[in-house]
Amino acid sequence: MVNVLTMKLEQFTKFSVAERARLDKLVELPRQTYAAGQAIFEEGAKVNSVYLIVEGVAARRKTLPNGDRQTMGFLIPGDLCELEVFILSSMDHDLVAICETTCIVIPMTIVRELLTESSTLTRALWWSTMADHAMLRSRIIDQGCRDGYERLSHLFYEMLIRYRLVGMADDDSFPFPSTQSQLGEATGMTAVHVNRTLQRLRSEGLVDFSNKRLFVRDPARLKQAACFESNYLHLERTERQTDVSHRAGDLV
Amino acid sequence: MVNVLTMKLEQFTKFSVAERARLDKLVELPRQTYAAGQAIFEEGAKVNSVYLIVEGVAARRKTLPNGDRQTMGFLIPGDLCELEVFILSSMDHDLVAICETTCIVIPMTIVRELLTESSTLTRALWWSTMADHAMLRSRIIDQGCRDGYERLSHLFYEMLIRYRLVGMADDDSFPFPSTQSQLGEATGMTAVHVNRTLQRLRSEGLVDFSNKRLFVRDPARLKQAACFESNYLHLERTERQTDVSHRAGDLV
DNA sequence: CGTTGACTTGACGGAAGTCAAAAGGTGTGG
DNA sequence: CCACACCTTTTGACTTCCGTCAAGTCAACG
Repeated sequence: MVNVLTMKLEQFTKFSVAERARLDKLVELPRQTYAAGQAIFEEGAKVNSVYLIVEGVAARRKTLPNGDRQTMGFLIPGDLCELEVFILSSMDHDLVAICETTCIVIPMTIVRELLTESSTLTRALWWSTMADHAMLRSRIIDQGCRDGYERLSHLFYEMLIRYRLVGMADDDSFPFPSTQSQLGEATGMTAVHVNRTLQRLRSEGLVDFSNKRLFVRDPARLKQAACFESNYLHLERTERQTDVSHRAGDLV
Repeated sequence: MVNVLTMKLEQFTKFSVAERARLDKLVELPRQTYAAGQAIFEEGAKVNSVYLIVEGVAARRKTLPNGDRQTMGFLIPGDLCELEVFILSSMDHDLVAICETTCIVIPMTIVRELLTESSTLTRALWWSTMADHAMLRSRIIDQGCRDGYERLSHLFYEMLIRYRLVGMADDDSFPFPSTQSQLGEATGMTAVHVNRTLQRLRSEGLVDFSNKRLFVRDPARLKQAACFESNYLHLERTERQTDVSHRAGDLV
């Protein structure tokens, strides 16, 4: 099995043979599998390891006292979670598997080693969390000044980009095993309205959401419908590549 | 002048005399002052220093192609910005002074020294960025499933907590030099609707927004109106304190 | 004292929520 | 293999929060 994390980080930087080997060795670590709907972490949990999703999809979700729920983002293969475990003492939200999901569990000690051994790795991991931030900011923009149609399109296009990054969307389709209500929780709309919006997106020939997969029929028009900005994720990087690696010289 | 950054970080951890001195020495660094409305950074800028706000208020703001604007958060004295400059090559949004604002400019070299010299400092700074993340997540929740009244209350209560942290809201009032439209940009509502909501909050005796200050008349009821969760910011920490410092032993 | 920008107020319309019920899938057990 | 329960998806009718437009007030400022 190819190490999906390595694949992702290499979009951002070039690793030495040793570093690459170090990363690839992570796949030998113990794994943990969660059933659909099962919580990986619950709010308030103390987390002692970093988790790397290798299969499936998980959602960061907050349940409010009144029962409302909001999904703050989806995690797909190649995503790390709770790197911040070093600092925060407990989770302020849940992490839930939305289909059968497998994680590699990376003990704190190993993460610590990675961080001290190689500054390239440190930067790559830091970049990964920064990209996560950028996604959060972008979601705020989304919900602040876009309507449901744009929000849903945006979510879909973002997922497309992210799946491409780990080589899982070469035919412009990818797994999306969530229900329409779950889509609603992620975009701040009701299931009913998600449904109507999906119908519109389908009738316009932009996407097809069926069989727990999303089929992007027209990436270019979807991107437009989403008001998607290239490079907002700091993910769609091509020319930027050189830029970053040169900057690397400045670092610790 | 007291170092407002030290004050803030000490809510989170205890520093040694040397570390404290190191932080306090930052106040000797050169300062930069921006007029109201002036951009501190613009989207696309390459940033080479970390900025510490010591006076005034700034807004992280994104302007969309269609002219819509969204404010993703306010920065107040004691807040650091662009710690992530180590990684990302350019800003994906603007940072704008909303009144006369003064920053201490901390060159990359100094930040690098701080990070290598002391792991306590490293953790404190990391914590600071994690708290920023928590705020972003909370704003997503806010906009996803709360109405305008709750969103505005939430913003106000959050600012109260943050100003208290730096000792600037001891009488439950603090500077808020923004217009009603700017409030709208931050909460995803129109200026007209902000206005009506402010009137409601005033008539209910929760807050008063005048003279470029916010007066919180009834913190407890405001917190309730905001559906505010204690500790969501990882800021309202009292008993947690010990918890974190003990965990500190585990770190690099 | 005219101009400008912020605040206030009212009338109207539309995007999206709510409620409710039918239609379509899926898994379980008899 | 059918029947049943259960959960999603779909559809329609109604409501409401909030945006839009527009006009009017007020204070600051040159």
